[in-house]
Amino acid sequence: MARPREFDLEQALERAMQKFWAQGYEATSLDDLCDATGLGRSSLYAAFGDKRGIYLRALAHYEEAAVKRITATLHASASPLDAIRAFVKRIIDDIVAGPGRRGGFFGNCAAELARQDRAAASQVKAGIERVQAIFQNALLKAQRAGELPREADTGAIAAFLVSGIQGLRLVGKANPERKTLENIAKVMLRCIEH
Amino acid sequence: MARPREFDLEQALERAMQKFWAQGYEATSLDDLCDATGLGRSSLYAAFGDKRGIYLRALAHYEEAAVKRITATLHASASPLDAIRAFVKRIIDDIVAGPGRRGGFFGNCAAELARQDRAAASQVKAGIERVQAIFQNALLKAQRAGELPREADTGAIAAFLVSGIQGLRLVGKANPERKTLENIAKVMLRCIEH
DNA sequence: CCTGTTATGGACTGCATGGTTCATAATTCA
DNA sequence: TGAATTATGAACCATGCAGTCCATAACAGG
Repeated sequence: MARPREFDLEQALERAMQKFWAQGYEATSLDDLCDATGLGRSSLYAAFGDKRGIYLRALAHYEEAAVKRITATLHASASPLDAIRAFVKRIIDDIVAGPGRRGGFFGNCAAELARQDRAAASQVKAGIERVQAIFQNALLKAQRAGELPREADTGAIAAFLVSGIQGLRLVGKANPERKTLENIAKVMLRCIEH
Repeated sequence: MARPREFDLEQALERAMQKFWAQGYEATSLDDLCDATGLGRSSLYAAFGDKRGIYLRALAHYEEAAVKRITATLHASASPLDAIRAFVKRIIDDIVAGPGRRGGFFGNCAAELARQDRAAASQVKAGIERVQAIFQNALLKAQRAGELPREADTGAIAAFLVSGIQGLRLVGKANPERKTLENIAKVMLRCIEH
């Protein structure tokens, strides 16, 4: 029973996330966030509390989007293992092309904040575990389809793939050469070859 | 023919590096650096130019120390492959114990700066390549000793190991649980098994 | 149409930051 | 011993920062 909010909260979160993703937490100022979202400080403050609040919400927003996207990608192909291979290939393409060079938001957050910010750390941890579970589901599906040996430790392989992708993205930041990245991916993906 | 410098440049660099390593570039203030080194701003400024100059020199300092340490570690055992396994195990121990949770300096730098700071990026790239070369040497030695198949692509495996270790360290920041890390390492090290 | 309530934008605040300056101390060479 | 030179530390500066405040605008319910 008063003046209603004039902006779309989700859209603002999406734009704030993009800025944080590209620049990191410390390097992104409130003015940056105002510019990115088109909102005033008061609106941001009223909606999210403070800068850290915006970041944490942006992180959650990313998690939802990432989970959705990865789930879809890993189910896109009939063969789960092919889907995983395509997923990794896509990451390399993004790094080489440029936009992927900002890394993943989880990885960036872990690198910058995780040691100091417990809330951020546990949120990243939870996010990583969800992604890991999606990978494991794909691996289990592959197992049922006979693509992967019965005795394969799908949990460990999933954890490894997620970790390996983090490494790939990190190396890609300093060295975005396709050859190097493909070499890494080649060895990495051996864990899902028969 | 004038007043000589009163402090040890290498020691100052080492201490500055430790601070940058633990906190990152942005989050480390000049006052932090003065505290850590015990020097005044003028001395730091005269010796290194500015904050970025200190960082870049600290990065180079780290590179030398890391190259020396890794070389020694990978030659510590009679079996190069055992040395690599021990190296990874050691990283996990460090993460679980706490100090390893700050990550590696190269990785941290890549995550924070590489996209924006070309000098930092190329320095990290060069450093990573040196480390990679050390790993490759160990792998070549293993090949000569018959521990590793002749047809193994030592360059690719070396690149993969370096990348994989970055991923391990990054995941360890958000989730320093031994079990998870050992699962990752287990799959990762399969690339050098029989 | 009026009243209570909330959203908004811009101005403002105090503080920490990176960088600079300068007077002084320490040292060398003549 | 004294002139020239350089290192040092403390004070200083402008800037950018996160966070706050307030006057005003926009709405809802009566």
